[in-house]
Amino acid sequence: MADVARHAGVSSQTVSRVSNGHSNVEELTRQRVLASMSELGYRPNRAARALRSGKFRSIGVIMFTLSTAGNMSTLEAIGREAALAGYSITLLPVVAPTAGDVSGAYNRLSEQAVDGIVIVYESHLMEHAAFTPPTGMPVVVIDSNPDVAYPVVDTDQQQGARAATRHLLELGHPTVHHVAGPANSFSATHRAEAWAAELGEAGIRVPPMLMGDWSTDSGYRHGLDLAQNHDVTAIFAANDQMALGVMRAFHEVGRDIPGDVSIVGFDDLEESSSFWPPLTTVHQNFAQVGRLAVQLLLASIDTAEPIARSSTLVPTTLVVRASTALHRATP
Amino acid sequence: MADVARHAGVSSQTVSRVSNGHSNVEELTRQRVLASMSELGYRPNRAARALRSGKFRSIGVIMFTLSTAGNMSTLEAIGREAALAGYSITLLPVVAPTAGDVSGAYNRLSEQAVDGIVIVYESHLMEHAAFTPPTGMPVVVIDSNPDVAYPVVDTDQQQGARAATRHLLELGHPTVHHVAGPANSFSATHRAEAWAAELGEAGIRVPPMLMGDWSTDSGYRHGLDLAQNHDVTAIFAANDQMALGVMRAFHEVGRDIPGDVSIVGFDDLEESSSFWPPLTTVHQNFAQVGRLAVQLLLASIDTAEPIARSSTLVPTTLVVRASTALHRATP
DNA sequence: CTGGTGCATGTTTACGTGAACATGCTATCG
DNA sequence: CGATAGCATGTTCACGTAAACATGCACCAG
Repeated sequence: MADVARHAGVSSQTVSRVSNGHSNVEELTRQRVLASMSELGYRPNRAARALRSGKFRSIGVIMFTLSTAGNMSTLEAIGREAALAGYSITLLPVVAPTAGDVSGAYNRLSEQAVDGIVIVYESHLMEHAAFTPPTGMPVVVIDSNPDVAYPVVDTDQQQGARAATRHLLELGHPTVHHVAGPANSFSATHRAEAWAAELGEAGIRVPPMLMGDWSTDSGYRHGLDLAQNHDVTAIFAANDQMALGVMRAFHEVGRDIPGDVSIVGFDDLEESSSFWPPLTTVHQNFAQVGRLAVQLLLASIDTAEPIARSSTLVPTTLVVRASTALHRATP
Repeated sequence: MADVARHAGVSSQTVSRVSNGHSNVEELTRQRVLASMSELGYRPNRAARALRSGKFRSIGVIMFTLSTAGNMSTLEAIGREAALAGYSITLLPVVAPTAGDVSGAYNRLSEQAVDGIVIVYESHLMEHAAFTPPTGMPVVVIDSNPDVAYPVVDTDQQQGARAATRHLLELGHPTVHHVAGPANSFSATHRAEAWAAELGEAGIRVPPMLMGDWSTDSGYRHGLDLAQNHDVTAIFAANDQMALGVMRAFHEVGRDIPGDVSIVGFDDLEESSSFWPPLTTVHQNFAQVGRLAVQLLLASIDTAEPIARSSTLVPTTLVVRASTALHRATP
């Protein structure tokens, strides 16, 4: 900066003013400074800026894994929204979801150069992590667990799961079977609860729940079991990948979808509309979730006020495709 | 830091030494300082550290989009490898792939607090971006275009596409049709070239190529065309999503896979093994690509020496599943 | 017993920036 | 015509850290 100032024949403070777009600089001087800047290839030093201002213009994101479609879409939305406000994203993937590792990640993150943190919880494991973000550091959580000490934004899991279940009941199916996500996931738990509640309210006995781990393989394994039982005519899988696995199992044993069995997923992956048959599923608005989380966070960063503990639920949409059909009473 | 020093009755320099794990501090003093640190809730200030040391311990990643499975896996691998070395990832997603936007992203990135940059090119668009990374800033590119001024790491597209094509020829198919990726993608171009070359070397006339845009929908549209033509018995799609779209089209018109037509994809998504039928595809080792890129980058950061212009190709593996079968001569 | 050696610790300083305050010039008004 | 306001620009300083150098003490060899 000093070099630029010397080169342009001004003080370094004037260079700073030009660099930050302050108004009280004469146009001629501004031009001269800008010329010197580009001639000398001047780049403002982020570290010094951050040190002086106390702001890094970056948002930290902590996620268990990037390899689920939902997390990816969320991350993209977070990044987009942050970019609009001139913030970048600092990413700290937690490699192995062990308690020790998580707290390690947290600790590292808490020292990171970020102005705020978005945490995408995915399981109860995160709860027990010894995480103490620096005092005054804004935090927003994307998760289904309302018992968090921070504001929460999430998809309305209950509403989505109820819509899926109701759709199948309305097609005349006597009951709906559920392939759930893992026990340590709040989303999975909420979806399963809503499924059971919807059945209960319709006066239907709740069939035993099958628990998977979100993977297509786990869906496939449970699908093979379900396909044995010819009383099964409607299945709600807690995500599209497991729904895909279930469909594969039914294909293999030669039972027709949706002729013999109707299947609904959850997520609405880009591919889901091209599965065979195209999958009826619950569309999650990941973009909206990410956007809201960042907006909440940025508001808190700007005002320097702590965010009120709140819970925002983003509604889902049921997308009806070809994997569900009216129940055909078997003779 | 001064507070900690006062509280522990030492100088701030000693606190700094403890904080950085230097060896020449007496054990007793170290304990005292550590106690004071945790009592006062001391957190080292990254900005000041970066300002003093000139290192941010962060790697910048620039990507067009996060929403392709490949980019996501690559990003995850980059993050993992960086984390092992104590580096975090600063992400700058390019929202809209317009020329203006790209250069904006670049410029912003070049001012970011990063020690090095990994660029994941995805199309020719990136070429024209006016990108001048700060002098001395290490850059590694993940792309198929060797004409870049930086070291390049990528999947061996040619080898993979040749393996896919050869596999179909070895099954006895008279020729192989190709649903390619978009023209502005180097990977797509290389895959298409390799497909044509493999056919050419086998003395087979190269059928017209169908160009998609990576999406399942584009695969579906081309699939509907291909399904009309009963001479088509083998299709190589440039990615799994388009392969999925093609399969959907063939299902819809009632042509059997792999009985009537064999299909091969490229990528090996997690879901591909559960498609119906499970998809034969070319497995890309995204993790290895990301890992190598980071290793190259970190080596350059550590030694402060520019990276030699180089080109590293990571081999693929053909995963044979149920979507391909021996050619059945139609009577 | 003395000069030197090695180690723990303290003191000084600079990294690049921008807020706060200071300066000096010009325009305006009573 | 002089006082004063307003604006462009300059000067000083502190943000938190760690390298470089300085100090002081204990121990050891000659």
